[in-house]
Amino acid sequence: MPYSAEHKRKTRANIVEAARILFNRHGFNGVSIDMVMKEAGLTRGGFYNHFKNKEELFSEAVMSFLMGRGAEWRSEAGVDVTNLKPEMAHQMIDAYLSPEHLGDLDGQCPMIALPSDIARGGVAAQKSFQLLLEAMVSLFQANLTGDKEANLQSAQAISTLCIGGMVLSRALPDSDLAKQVRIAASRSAKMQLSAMQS
Amino acid sequence: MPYSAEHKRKTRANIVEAARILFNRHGFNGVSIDMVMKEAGLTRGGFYNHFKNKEELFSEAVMSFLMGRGAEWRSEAGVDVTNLKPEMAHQMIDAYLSPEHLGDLDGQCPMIALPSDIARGGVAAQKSFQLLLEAMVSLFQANLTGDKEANLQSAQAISTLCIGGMVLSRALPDSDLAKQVRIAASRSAKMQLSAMQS
DNA sequence: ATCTAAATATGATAAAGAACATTTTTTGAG
DNA sequence: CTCAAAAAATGTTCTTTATCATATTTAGAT
Repeated sequence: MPYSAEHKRKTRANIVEAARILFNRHGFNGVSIDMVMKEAGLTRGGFYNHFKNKEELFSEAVMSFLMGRGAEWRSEAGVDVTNLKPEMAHQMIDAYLSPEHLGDLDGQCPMIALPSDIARGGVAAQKSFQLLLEAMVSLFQANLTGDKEANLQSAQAISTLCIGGMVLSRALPDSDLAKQVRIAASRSAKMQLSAMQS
Repeated sequence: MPYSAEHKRKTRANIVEAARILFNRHGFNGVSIDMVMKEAGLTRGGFYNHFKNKEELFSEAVMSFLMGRGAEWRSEAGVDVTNLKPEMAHQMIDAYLSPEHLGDLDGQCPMIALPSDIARGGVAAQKSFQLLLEAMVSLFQANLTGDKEANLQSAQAISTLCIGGMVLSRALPDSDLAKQVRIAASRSAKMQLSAMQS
């Protein structure tokens, strides 16, 4: 029995990571199996040993952000899930709506890069999207001090401002307006925040 | 000289309208020239008599929403640009984030359906996007009573909540969560509103 | 060392699509 | 009624792509 199970797992993970980056940049239809496999240092033949089809890969690539690149992202932003602090929500908003995040086409959150692709895609990708959104909402929710139900609503609104602000910023031609929108979203999100942290 | 200029204008407008609907549903890459022309009751040959290429059509299709389907949409929502009333902003928020709008795949606002396609597309489509966004922001801004600069920021935040809420709702699998997000976005937008209308 | 099953590479197919060249149809001017 | 130019239809090319079938390579168990 050649190739350890370990090896297969690693190869598969490499394919998913290559796919995540390429999908982030070019969208579902802008990426071919050939591109993904080449990026992973393989050829297209082996793809179907790992995945049923392109949609399954897409769904996994989106989901992989949560524990992969997204975890790095959180720690860079100073977000520690095991040690909640009131100022963490502020930091998350600033980092999510930052120019650095806007410029990071490869490493950005897939909720910014791919919402249209996911809306038109299969239900598997939509479930991956839901995982990411719920993780984000939970982080904000954990940093609010009101009652749980009200916190959930506020956390959802704050998440909407963060993601929405970035989505709009991306769709605008490079200009002041794109920056203005991120600032307006950030300010509004922080107002929501302080309204619930008093 | 056959075919009146009038006739050409109309044909062109028909192509753009067919394209708007198809792009809304399937995205830039999901639509072929053949599909568009067939939907318009024509064949693919004549396309290049009207447009330089597919990107030009895309940009025009996005822009066409403003004065076309979008104008109908505004009047259905009870929004009269020539007769501003304080309650109009409320109506817009409710209509934009409504389940009806969510279900209207053909007639929806392209800012909801196509932000990812536009972000990856050429600058022409991004300029069309900017037109739509600025129109929306202006409508909200005109219904606020603070100073102009603060109104602009609030109007941008409210627009972000409306568009962002719908984008997220679309990307989620059919579920309560999609509805919750729209409600949270609506509530937050109205809070912003009343904070500026006092 | 050898064998074997898993992993990967190569080859092939069939379909779709953007762009354009050429032919056919249409209609208003004379 | 005729004709010419604009518009639309048809034909064609070249490329890309998802998927699968077959061949080759790999490495661990014997």
